Amino acid sequence: MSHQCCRKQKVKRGLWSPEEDEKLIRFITIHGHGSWSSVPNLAGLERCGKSCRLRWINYLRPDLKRGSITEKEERIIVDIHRILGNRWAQIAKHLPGRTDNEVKNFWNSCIKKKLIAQGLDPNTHNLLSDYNYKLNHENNACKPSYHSHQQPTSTFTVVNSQMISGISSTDMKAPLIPFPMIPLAPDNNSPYPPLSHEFPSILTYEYQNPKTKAFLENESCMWAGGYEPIQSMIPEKRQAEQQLEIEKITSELASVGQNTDASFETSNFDFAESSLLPCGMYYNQSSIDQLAWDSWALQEKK
DNA sequence: AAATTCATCAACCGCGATACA
DNA sequence: CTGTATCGCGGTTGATGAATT
Repeated sequence: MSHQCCRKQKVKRGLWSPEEDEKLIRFITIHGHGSWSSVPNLAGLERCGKSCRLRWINYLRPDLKRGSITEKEERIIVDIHRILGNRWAQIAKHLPGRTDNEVKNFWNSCIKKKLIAQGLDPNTHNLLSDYNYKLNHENNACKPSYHSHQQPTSTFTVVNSQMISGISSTDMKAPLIPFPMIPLAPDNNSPYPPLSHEFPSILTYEYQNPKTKAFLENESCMWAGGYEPIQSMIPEKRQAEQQLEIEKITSELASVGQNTDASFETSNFDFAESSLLPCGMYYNQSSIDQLAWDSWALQEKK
């Protein structure tokens, strides 16, 4: 079925030829796209506007980044996906020069498999229930990455709080709601979403206005598979908790004669630079700003 | 060497949201 | 308010080349 915009035209489909690319680039470089539905006619292309738009956005745009996704980009995709789910366009906004299509393809062809191989559900990022079952019933079968010597190869070795506490993924309320997603506008009369300095970052909440601070002190937030008062998530306390958890895992591993390389990948994290999220996730402030806006926009829609 | 399977990713499709007449 | 056009998004398909049998 052809699109509304090109119902009456004869329309070419399939891969674009270099000649077609050249026509589209020349036209848009000179005139801009304006209305995509009129681009094919004006550019002399037998394509529908939708196809032109897609080709430009995903392939011809001059600001696109070429080459494979880097490890850093991969990590960003995974971390943001954990929060936003399959919102590819939103995720791509955090990766300059990458398109939603590229992110989606990379997710489906690469990241998904890696997560599954690590026993994680790619949708929820929680432990797969059958994987959890295996963990409990097979002594030396596959172990999560922090148990293994060969494993920590990928970027997905964030020590997941569910792994540590052994909470079954079926017990989890997935997806986790990350703390900074709670949209709090310190000024209720403000038409704008909260900015990072107003945002309930654990690091800075002491500097929030009284209203926000009161909220933070009374509200609960999901952490380690359950709800805890937010006060317990202050960095010093959380760091101490992490240390205890590391020691616990280390001694458990030692007791079954395993080399102990358990560690939080975030243990050398600089608390001064970023904000703390549940599940051992850390973001820099600009990501949080973006997430705050995204979250706020989503809330507004509902 | 040929056939088959697998992986990748560009492109398409349909749908919901938005703009506009 | 209603209908139509367009845009943008996420899910899916299918062509292509690589890997395996």
